[in-house]
Amino acid sequence: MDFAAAFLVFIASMRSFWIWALMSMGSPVLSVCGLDVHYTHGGGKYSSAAKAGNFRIISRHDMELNPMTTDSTKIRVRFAPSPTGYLHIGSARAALFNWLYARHMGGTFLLRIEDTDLERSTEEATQQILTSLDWLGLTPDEPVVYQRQRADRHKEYLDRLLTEGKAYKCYCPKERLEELRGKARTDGRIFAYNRAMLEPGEMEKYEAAGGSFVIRILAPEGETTGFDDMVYGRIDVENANIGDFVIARGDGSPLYNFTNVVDDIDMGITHICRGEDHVSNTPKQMLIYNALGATPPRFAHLPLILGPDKQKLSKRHGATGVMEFKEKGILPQALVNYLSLLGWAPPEAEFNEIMPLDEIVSKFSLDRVKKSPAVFDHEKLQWMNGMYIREMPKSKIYELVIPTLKSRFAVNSELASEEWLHSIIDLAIERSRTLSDFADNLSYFFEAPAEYEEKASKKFLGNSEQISQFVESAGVLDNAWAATPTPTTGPIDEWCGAMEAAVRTWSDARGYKFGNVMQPIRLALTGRTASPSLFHVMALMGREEVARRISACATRLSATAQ
RNA sequence: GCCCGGUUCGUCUAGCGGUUUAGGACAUCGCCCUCUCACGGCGAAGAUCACGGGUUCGAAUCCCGUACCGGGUACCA
Repeated sequence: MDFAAAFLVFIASMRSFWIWALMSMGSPVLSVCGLDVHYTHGGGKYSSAAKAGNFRIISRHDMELNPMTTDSTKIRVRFAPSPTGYLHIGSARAALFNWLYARHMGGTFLLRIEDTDLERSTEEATQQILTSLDWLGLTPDEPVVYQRQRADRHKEYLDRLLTEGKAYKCYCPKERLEELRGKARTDGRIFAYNRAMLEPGEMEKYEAAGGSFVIRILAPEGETTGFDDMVYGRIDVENANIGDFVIARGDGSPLYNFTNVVDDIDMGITHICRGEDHVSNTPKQMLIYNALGATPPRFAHLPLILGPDKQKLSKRHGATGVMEFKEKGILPQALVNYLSLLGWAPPEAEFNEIMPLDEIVSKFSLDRVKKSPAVFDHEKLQWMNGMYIREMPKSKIYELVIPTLKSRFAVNSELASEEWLHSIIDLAIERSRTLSDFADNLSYFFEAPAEYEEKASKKFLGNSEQISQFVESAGVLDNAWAATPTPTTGPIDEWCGAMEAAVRTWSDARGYKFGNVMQPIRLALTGRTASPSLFHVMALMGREEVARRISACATRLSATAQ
């Protein structure tokens, strides 16, 4: 090994390293890196490297906030569902991202119901969508637009394209179309119809025969149509791969791509944010904007939401309708927070995932949206929901939970005062991740245990010795209770402490482990091995009921014990 | 088939050519707290950054190819 030569190679390799090191030392040489450096007066966010001076590196991430290129007051976005079913969680996220973008930019959020497909659209679905959005808090800033009511405008624009020769009536029969389609496929080409595909005079022949026709837009030949997607970047498609697609049926009823564009133009939409499944529709729509001489909006496509098997999220993955989440006891704030983090994340490397809405709004930006699809994780939603429950004012929790208890159990209003209900709910707050968990966690307050967890009853009350110990502990408990009655008002912590001390003194004297004394009692009162602090449970259950359950348990288990 | 995309721990993600032995969160496991569970606290494990080339002194980061996955390919939206 020649060390001198090796050393020279090392020095040479370090040359560029020193150039890099020099460049990182100060902004005056930033331009050497080939970065665009712009001078601004303030506003927007600055990259940390340029923050100190008045220089600002324009990167993909802060383009949108550049006050010189965007007039934020003019932003208008819309959510445009078709009312063919309930509001899907994926659509809800699209609605949310539109709403967030509008709020962030100080713009306007609109809702348009695309009900032109008379066969599939229903009034019921429309109402469902409206209530779902309302529940999520995504209410539009202007009256809802119903596409069906805009037929006159669609016709107007259609006629204009026809008279200007930018669209034409196509009499080509379906069979001929199929033939062409089949040929393209065997040739290994995409099928994109273009009337020049027909033999000379063929169209005239079909027209003379008086067949039905459709209206197709004319895709200028030899050109490329594309757009700059705010999420995916530049997407270009050759017109030859788009073809003269149908924009209206023969009876004049317009199709999706056409109505969509016409309505967006009339509504003054500046940014379209929708699912990734619309990417391939976008060049078609660009063609329509161009034909109509309208300035197209900016597009931002959102990656899809998948199920655990990485397939598009659907019914068989469990809940997909927004209202199903409500029924399962998910809070809208939690769902919104969770959804906002599917495919988007704020700029900080480490951030608190539990974010109040206004924080999400202030941090939100479309160009931080990811390109790849995300798997919907019910576990994480549940965790987040639990966090929201624990942060919520108690009065609000009572308001939401009491109806669920009343619907599930026979809640006798004489025995179960509001105050009592509040107290038992308090015990379940940190043990519940959804609103429906409360009823599960508190069921034993309403129904005496029908059975006892088998494994635990064998372990703690499996023989006569254990049972007699249990009965004895119950006696100690009842005596202590007689000596210190449960306070009828105010906090019960002190009472719990006194009761615990009494039981502990006894179990210590007998050399029993406290836990082994408490578990049988827990089993007797709740039927389970897990519950809130037992003395709190007893205080709220009442001395008589506690005694009743203990003796019922002892009786039943001694029958089976050895 | 063809067109258009995507690919970082099991999952959601950070990452914008050197500060990365790839950071955080959920889930998992362990410890502490403790009458059990939960909450909370502490900690562990978990990603050869899909693969193969290239550019560069230096690549998870830029370019090309391959594989796999997805979307689209309608007189649906």
